[in-house]
Amino acid sequence: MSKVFKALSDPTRRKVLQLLRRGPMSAGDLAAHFTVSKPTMSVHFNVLKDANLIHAEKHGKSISYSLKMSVLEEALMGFAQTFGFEDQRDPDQPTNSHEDTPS
Amino acid sequence: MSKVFKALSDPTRRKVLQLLRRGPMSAGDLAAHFTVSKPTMSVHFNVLKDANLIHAEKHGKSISYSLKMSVLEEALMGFAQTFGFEDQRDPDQPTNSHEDTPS
DNA sequence: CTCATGATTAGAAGTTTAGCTAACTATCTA
DNA sequence: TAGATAGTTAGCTAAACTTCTAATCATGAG
Repeated sequence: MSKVFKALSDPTRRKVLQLLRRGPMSAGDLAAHFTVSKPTMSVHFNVLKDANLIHAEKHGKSISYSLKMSVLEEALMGFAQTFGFEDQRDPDQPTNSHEDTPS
Repeated sequence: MSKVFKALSDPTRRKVLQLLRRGPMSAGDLAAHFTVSKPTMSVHFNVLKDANLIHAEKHGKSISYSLKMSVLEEALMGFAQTFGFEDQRDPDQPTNSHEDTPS
């Protein structure tokens, strides 16, 4: 639990998760979206992996990272539900809030 | 956003929020639930205050802290919804999660 | 085998965090 | 006014976090 929230406390790591919503991506392709060095990205990937939020699979000489939706959902929603939060969305009004504004 | 998740990444602070679900509590009463020193708790309160998750109100010589539900809900659910998580509960089995927890 | 590519490891610098004790401020009460 | 109570501030330490460069490992191509 602490690991998940700590992982989510960094804007870079949150953006990585957002990018992985569309499907698996290689470390290099992910890193291309950021200005930090590749070793730094590697560390971020490990933090996410350590929190069990992403899965790594080696394909040839690159690594494919994929989002573990269920883990993220369980951690986030599980905690949220202890506070009684419910999903408030109108089913007729699909969301398009696809951008996380890091601060 | 980062501040909220950072605040939530510490077990002590998460427990403080859980304790505040039932209603406002003084710094001392909150601190009584933990083994760490009062100055340390004071720091934790400040982190939560800085993340806008709690509100402080001075009453006489003690301080009453209260949970800012809406801020927590917006941060948590707002982020969750960018991943398309929905409320998984069975509509025929309503929860009592919005009721006041009797103490 | 050798080279280029994708990614990690190692080591270092600077920052942040969590915790402590001691000392301080503010408020109530006798 | 003096003492007790509630919290905070100051100063410190140890550990963890973030980021970098340089070096290394692993793989596929020629």
